[in-house]
Amino acid sequence: MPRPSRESYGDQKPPYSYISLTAMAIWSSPERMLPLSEIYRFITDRFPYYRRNTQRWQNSLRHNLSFNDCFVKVPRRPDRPGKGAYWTLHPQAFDMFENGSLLRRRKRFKLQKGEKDNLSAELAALASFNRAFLARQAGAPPPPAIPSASLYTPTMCPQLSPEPAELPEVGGMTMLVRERPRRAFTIEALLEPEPPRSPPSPPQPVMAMTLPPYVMAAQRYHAELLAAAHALRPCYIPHPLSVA
DNA sequence: GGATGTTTACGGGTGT
DNA sequence: ACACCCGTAAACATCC
Repeated sequence: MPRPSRESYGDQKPPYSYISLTAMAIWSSPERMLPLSEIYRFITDRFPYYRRNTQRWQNSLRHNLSFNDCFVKVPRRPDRPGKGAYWTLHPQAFDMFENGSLLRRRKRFKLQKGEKDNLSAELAALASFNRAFLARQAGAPPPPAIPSASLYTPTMCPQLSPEPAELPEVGGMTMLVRERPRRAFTIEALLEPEPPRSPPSPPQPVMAMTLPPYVMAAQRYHAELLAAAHALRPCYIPHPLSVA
């Protein structure tokens, strides 16, 4: 059976739920997080069906983002101004589709009350960094009690050490991991064990400045998401979509 | 004002 | 049959 191209659905509705499509979009991005407008763009670029009735499906998609705990809203970094927050996948949500169906999940991903509270607290701390950063940029007097690094204690991935080894440090400056996925963009392909890498490419610096606490916290947060994703080894069955 | 985000409600479909 | 996931609509709030 020939492998259908990503455009092969034409004007037909692709066999993926909005949750699947959103997860694919997020996972296709270098930092595994996207603003809403980019999620829209990913979907309309690849699936012509979604170039029509945009009001309808975009409303549904926003509903899914807000309603499902598997999607986490990350406050926008102050050095990346723009509209809306970034959306990412909760690290514990990667086995949602382990029955192989991208249309209907095995089970809804639901955080427990405590987990939800912890996550909210972390993101509130991140937003607080954001406000403090912006206030300082604007020349305002220093805001009260900016949370220190020790106060920013991520709890999303308790199995991880507070300082992920994957986060490179060069010359005292933390860098963002800016690697594009090397594998085909399918849910199952992306979540397979990492293929042997050769040779390792040096990380690309994205900021030539001393990073403020907010950015460092955000980067640690992002690195944990990536590390948690790589640590998981779920079992998926193949599906035809290939989005390079 | 438009984009983004939250919440509630409801009917259809699917898995067990 | 029942539980629950999914898609859709809609009202409303918030943000840029």
